[in-house]
Amino acid sequence: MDRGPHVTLADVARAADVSLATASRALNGTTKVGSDLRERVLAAAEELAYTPNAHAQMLAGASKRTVGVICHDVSDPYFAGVARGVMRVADENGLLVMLASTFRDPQKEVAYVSALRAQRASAIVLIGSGFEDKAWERALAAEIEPYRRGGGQVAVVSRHRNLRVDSVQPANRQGAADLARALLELGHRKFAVLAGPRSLTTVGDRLAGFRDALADADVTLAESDIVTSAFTRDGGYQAMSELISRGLTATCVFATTDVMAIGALTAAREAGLSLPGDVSLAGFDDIPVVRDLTPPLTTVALPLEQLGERAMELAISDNRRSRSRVLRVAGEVVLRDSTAPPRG
Amino acid sequence: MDRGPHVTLADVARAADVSLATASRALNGTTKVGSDLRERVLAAAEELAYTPNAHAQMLAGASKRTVGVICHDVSDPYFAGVARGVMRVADENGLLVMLASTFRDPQKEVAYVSALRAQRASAIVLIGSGFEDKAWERALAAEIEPYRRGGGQVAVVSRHRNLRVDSVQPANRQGAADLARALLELGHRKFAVLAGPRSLTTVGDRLAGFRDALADADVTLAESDIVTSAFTRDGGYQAMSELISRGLTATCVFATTDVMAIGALTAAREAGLSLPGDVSLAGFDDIPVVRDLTPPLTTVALPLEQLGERAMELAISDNRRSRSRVLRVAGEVVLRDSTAPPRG
DNA sequence: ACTCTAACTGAAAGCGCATTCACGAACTCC
DNA sequence: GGAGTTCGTGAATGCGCTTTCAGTTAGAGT
Repeated sequence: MDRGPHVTLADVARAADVSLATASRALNGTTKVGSDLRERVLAAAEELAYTPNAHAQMLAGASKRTVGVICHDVSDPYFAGVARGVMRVADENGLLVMLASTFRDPQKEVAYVSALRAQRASAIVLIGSGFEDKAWERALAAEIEPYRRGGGQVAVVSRHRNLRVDSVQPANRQGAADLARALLELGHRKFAVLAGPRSLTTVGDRLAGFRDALADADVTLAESDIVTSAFTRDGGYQAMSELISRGLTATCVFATTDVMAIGALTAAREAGLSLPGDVSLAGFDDIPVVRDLTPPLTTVALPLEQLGERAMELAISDNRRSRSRVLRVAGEVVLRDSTAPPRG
Repeated sequence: MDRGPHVTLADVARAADVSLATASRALNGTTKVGSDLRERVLAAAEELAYTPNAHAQMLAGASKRTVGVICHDVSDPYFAGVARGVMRVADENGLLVMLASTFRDPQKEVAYVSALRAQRASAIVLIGSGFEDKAWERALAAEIEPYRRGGGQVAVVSRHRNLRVDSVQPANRQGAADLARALLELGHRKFAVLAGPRSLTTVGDRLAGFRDALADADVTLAESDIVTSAFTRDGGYQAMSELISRGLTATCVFATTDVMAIGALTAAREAGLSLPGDVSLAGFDDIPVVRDLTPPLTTVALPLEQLGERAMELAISDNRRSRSRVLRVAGEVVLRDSTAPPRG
């Protein structure tokens, strides 16, 4: 029970009375090794509770079996769902997943990419919306590009404007448009939107899709009908509260994410509004829990895990080609009880 | 733009026309380096987009700045909350967090510990209940012990029976007992429990606390009043459905986790039961979303993030002492609208 | 029996970096 | 002004492992 550093291959080799090379080969099974020696080595390794030093292996040329996943917030069901998909595929391929959470700090995102690069992770998957921020995108690109040049694979879930990498893009625009049409069909003509930070491509796309579909039906969405807030439950709560305190004129509220819709739902309930009687509410993403709300939330269902799976698949397959691939994943409107024809 | 492997320190040194040693020193700032040379090195590094190879650094003796966190399922809000706490503290200490999800596969848990050990992570935090399974605990211990001998720090959130490591333990027993007393006080005398897998210490503890408190009030909880199911939303849904199909006699149902309670809530609603009129429902954990359910869920509030923070703090401080430390964190009953006095 | 593969095994060369050693130069101190 | 310091730098070593490369031994071929 020595407290010494770590048991090394050399220790194992010595215990088994073989050369270092033989010990390595016996453990890895890359080359034929006499069965007697192999037995001895295996026994010694077991005995000493030997675990190879992954860093040394890496340095010596073994290929990396680690992929990094960077998301904004692991405790947000959207990211958790996508991350789950990524992990499933990674797991099937014997890859270890290193999941990092930036808590929406762009600087931290860059830092994590840098760290992953330092670790020579074989792939990096970025989950989450790009910011429409040139400076930030540039800093990120400054890490991503050398990483790719060095042989790293990169895939992104969501739309990034200036990153030339493979990506899986939820059809935010189409989904929001479909949703708008469904709501119009219910008879709504007066809408309000609870939006996340406008600098996110996801928000921009969903907003654009929604607004365009309304415009096609000659319904206009004024800027004053859009309340911007944080991309969180509390953000949704605040936005909805503000809308209500202003005097709610809309018959239907669209929250750009389900998480925000959840906050909005509670805000409405606390204000004494009944759903969908007094106002209809719709979200986007179809995170699992919205089915369990009262009333269950109308939303645009995105196959979250699938998004992650596809991204991981892109990252696994060789992506050093000239053009970057884009996988578009459609969302499907799911009408539940939080929406109904407007009263009267 | 060579597609060669990676830019190395040697490349930088060559470009700056200094020795490798000087380049290293200039970059790390460990020793004084002439400002002119330092400038040259920094410029060259920038120019070449150099990122040190973390593996080489590690191998050469740098101390690891990575901690591993292993949980059952990142998409479960309970784990997400705790993980968030861990990450916050890790982040404050400049540590990188590698979060892994075992999807409740004990074998995978062992595999991840092994992998983290191979990477010489400076600490490992295990989130989640121990299994009352000797064989499994032994396999885990066989990884953990050599890891600790090698200088690794380990902390656990939850109670593990045969693991002699520092731990943060939610007061499951006390919390459940407090909850039971609160429910008794409301007037309930007939209970049912939706339990997770009985082999988990968490389930065992919560069940024991609940049952004991009932017994103190001369209320018995028969084995038939306990429905066992998976520790998930669907598990809760199924368990509640079964309870209902059997003919619900209890006036109050206790789900051993909020996640199960969510499923139970929907099952009840779909069966036409109104809460808390027809039946009261209580959960455990106080994950964020239960506040937004209708009705908001009565539960035992555990400071999830704090659990993670304490665990990380334990893991950061030197824990190679003779006795392992145990931090007990109390839960607090939060009465919301899902519980009410029994009808009549 | 003698050479010629085949099959193993050991010695040694790095992988990229931090670091210790050794060395010359610029100072400091009676 | 010669001996005793710093101070800055380069050369060289080693971290633990995989992988040539070069043996060594045994079996095959004629």
